[in-house]
Amino acid sequence: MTKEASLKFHMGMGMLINSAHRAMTKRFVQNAMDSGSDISLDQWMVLGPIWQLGSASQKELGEICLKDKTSITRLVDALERKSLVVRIEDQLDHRVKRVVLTNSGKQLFFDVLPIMEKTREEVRENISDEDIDTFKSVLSRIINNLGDGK
Amino acid sequence: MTKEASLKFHMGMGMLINSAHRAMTKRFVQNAMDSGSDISLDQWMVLGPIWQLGSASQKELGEICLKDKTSITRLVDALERKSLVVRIEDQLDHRVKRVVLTNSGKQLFFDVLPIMEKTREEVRENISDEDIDTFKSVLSRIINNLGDGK
DNA sequence: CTATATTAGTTGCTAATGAAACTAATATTA
DNA sequence: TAATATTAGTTTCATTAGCAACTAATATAG
Repeated sequence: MTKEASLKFHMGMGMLINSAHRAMTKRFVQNAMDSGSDISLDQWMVLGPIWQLGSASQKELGEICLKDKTSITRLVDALERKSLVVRIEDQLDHRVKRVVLTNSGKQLFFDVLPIMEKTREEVRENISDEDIDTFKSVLSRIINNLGDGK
Repeated sequence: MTKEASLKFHMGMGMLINSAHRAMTKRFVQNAMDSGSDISLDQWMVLGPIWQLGSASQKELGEICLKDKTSITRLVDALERKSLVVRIEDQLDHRVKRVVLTNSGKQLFFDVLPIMEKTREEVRENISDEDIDTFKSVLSRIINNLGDGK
């Protein structure tokens, strides 16, 4: 392998994905903070499905968020510490814990929705819908090629 | 915002990027491990430019790898612990530390190169070069829109 | 019905990240 | 040249992630 080919690799996809992801996360957290909400992107991504579904088991959250159960445990821990959600033991299957939003969880959800939209627009500036579609389709195919990485 | 719109968001880019990145990282580390090399993707991404350049200051590594200086310090720490690199104080500017590969660093570099190539092929399966180009261009534009997130 | 397997979730360990405060060396400028 | 600012890198503290080993509860097989 030539040094040039190596350079090409190093400027490759992995690094770009890493960097883009970091930048998006940082911007979202910053925007939320600027408008007075203290929440990480991962915490937000868990909150949404709970709101949608009314309640969700941790397993369900893992499937929806493409995260492993350990990560979900800890995200729910963090959300519970902030009093945004509570765990409720499932009455039918005592292994299962259903996670539900508290009132302040619902409040925060609605506060942060417009922040999310704002961040999304900042991310997509100068990028056509068509390119975004291709982009998402490539991501899905990568995940498909490799398994979801959970 | 409707629940459907929310779902759309939650299946959005952020999560896909996150998941794809995690899957790629995991596959690379797994492939390396399977062939007997113990190295993380981030460590590898630092190693490459050092090999290319012969030696590199930590600042240079940060610029090339799009990582902040703290991360570089710690990655170089890890590589030094594994005896893959050494830090050498720059003779002209004593603030600067130049990082160079040891012999086992070079050895590992050449051992892992084909693993990288293999992983890259696995990632790109069923994805046309054209889509990859669009994909990378979207990533670059996102990074550009937001700053590099370092 | 009892032994075994599976499932949901948690915990301990290790690695990576980011911000801010810090040290030592070099550059600037008055 | 002396005082100040900037730069390269490190350290500290807090957060986050993944893997593997673990617990408790349910489901399955004999």
